[in-house]
Amino acid sequence: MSRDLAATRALLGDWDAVRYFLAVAREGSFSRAARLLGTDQSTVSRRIAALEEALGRKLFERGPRAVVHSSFGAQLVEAALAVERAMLALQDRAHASEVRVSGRVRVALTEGLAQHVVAPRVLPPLLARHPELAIELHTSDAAVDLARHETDIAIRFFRTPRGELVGQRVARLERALLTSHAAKRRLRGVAARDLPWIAYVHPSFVAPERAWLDAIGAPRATLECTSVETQLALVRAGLGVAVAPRSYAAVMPELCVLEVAELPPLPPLEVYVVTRAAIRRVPRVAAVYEALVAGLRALEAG
Amino acid sequence: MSRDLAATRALLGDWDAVRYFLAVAREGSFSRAARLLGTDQSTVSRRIAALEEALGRKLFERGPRAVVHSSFGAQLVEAALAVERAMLALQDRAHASEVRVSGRVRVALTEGLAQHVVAPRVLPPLLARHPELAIELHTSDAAVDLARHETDIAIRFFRTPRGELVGQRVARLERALLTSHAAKRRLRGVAARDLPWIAYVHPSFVAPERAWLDAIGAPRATLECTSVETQLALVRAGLGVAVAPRSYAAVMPELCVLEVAELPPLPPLEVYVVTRAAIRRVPRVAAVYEALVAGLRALEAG
DNA sequence: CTCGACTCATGCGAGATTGCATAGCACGTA
DNA sequence: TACGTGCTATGCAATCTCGCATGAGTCGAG
Repeated sequence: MSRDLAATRALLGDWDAVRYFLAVAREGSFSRAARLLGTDQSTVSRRIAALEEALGRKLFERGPRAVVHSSFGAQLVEAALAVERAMLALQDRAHASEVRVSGRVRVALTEGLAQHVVAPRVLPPLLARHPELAIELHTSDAAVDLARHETDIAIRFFRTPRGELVGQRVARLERALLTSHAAKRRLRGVAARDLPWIAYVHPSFVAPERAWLDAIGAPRATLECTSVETQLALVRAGLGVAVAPRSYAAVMPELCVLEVAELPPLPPLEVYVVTRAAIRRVPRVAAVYEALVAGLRALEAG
Repeated sequence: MSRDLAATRALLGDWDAVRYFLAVAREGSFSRAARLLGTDQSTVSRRIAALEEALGRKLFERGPRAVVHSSFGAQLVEAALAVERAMLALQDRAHASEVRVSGRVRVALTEGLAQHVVAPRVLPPLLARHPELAIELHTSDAAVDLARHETDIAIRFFRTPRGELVGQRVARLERALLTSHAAKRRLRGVAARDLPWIAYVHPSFVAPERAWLDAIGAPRATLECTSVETQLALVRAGLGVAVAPRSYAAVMPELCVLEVAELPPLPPLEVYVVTRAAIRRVPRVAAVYEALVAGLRALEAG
């Protein structure tokens, strides 16, 4: 009796429990959920246990490798997601009336853009004008979820589907063959298919450059890596040639363009800046957004 | 900087804060909100302060008599209500798969029905069959909000608008003139308009009985009260005659029916049992609902 | 004016919650 | 088989939060 009385109170009485439930449901493990929530696994374990106690039923089946929702838990996921959506909307609403350019803005982008464009060119003037901004650059390779508020602004290389996201193309970067100065001298006159290619391969999909290399008949395995930064490091070390935006040669002095005649056209790299419509006009976000757009547009110019 | 970093985390990081915010927004005072939340005023004060700190703006203007949302707070109320709706839906979802007739069921009803019908007739057999039920009888005069989950089942005297509520009429109680045995002897032969009427007046609207009394030309101020219980107590004390369900004479031995010829017909009292559709089939609720329906139907019969 | 009723803010001690460290367990690999 | 890695559950100490009690303030009635 008192257990069930506690039940209703516990659910109504601790809305935060839903956040824990959802994190575990998403991550499939107390430990990973704890990392996501920025807390300890023991806390997650105890709070889920408390929630189960309150509901009188198990939400997750504990396995040695992961936890999985019980059928009961599965029924609640959808409703919990609805709570989260309402919560995120509330958060947007809270930010909507901010007036000062102050506070945290998270930007998701690649290592290359972060190190060679945003850090040296965009941030100094932006922070000078708005010293209360706190910029977080997230260069994780994992796709960050803009819609789920995992970041505020994203720089992407693909067109964004319309919806609650807004954005624009800020640059169409012509690609060229980049190499080191030493290698350039060494490789003068070598046929395209015989160049020591250093290719970037994406872990999950085939990058357009790879298709282009196939088209010109370049062999598969010269040097391949899954990180653009490593790719350029290999190039800087004089180990070969890579397909990359031509303007990288301008921002990285160790690199230069290798001109090779009669090659099929390289598709340009399109750069998009994207954010959520709900926060696009928040001063804090707008300032960063516009600085990014301007900085990346300049990249295209030269 | 760290303040605004804390900001986002605090809102996303403590969903329970919304519950406090909403309670204060509804009640217009930290103290009343604390009573609503079943906690202390100091806790509400501190948690609202923490939330404001996190958001970097004041949510409420503190006045000596009450607090009132700032314009910022007002903007958030709607979004917070959406969170609450999602939360209530989640709760329904959690109860939907209960299988045992066990736990708390709240019933909102009048004092009269609670004392003279539900307590003596409905609950004994119900609790005998389902000993794990925990029934809460709420006899507050204030209208309880079924839709906001303030109660599980309500017994009302008016038809319920369709929507998320379901219910049925369980009795149409013929009304009669009730009085005490002593008064009955004394009042034999007195004309209707000259009887010592004891009227029930609702604080906010005109009860149908009052209109009927006007129709027969009864004077306004004999004895009036705002509680049916008090009204019947006055009748039991031999102070007069009241319009009440005829069957009350059967359940209260001190009362008897005073037959007076040639009176306009009294509108019957219609009794409805109402609950929310989402919990109607939850075993715990269904058991109580059906017991109430049966018990109140029997009231009509005799 | 003075009092009483009511509000919110805050100091303080009890108690609940947290994070760390550990134990126990299952699985895949050498 | 033995080991390493990942997981969850739990004991324990430090910390944080809560509720009580109090103080300061405002409003309205007598």
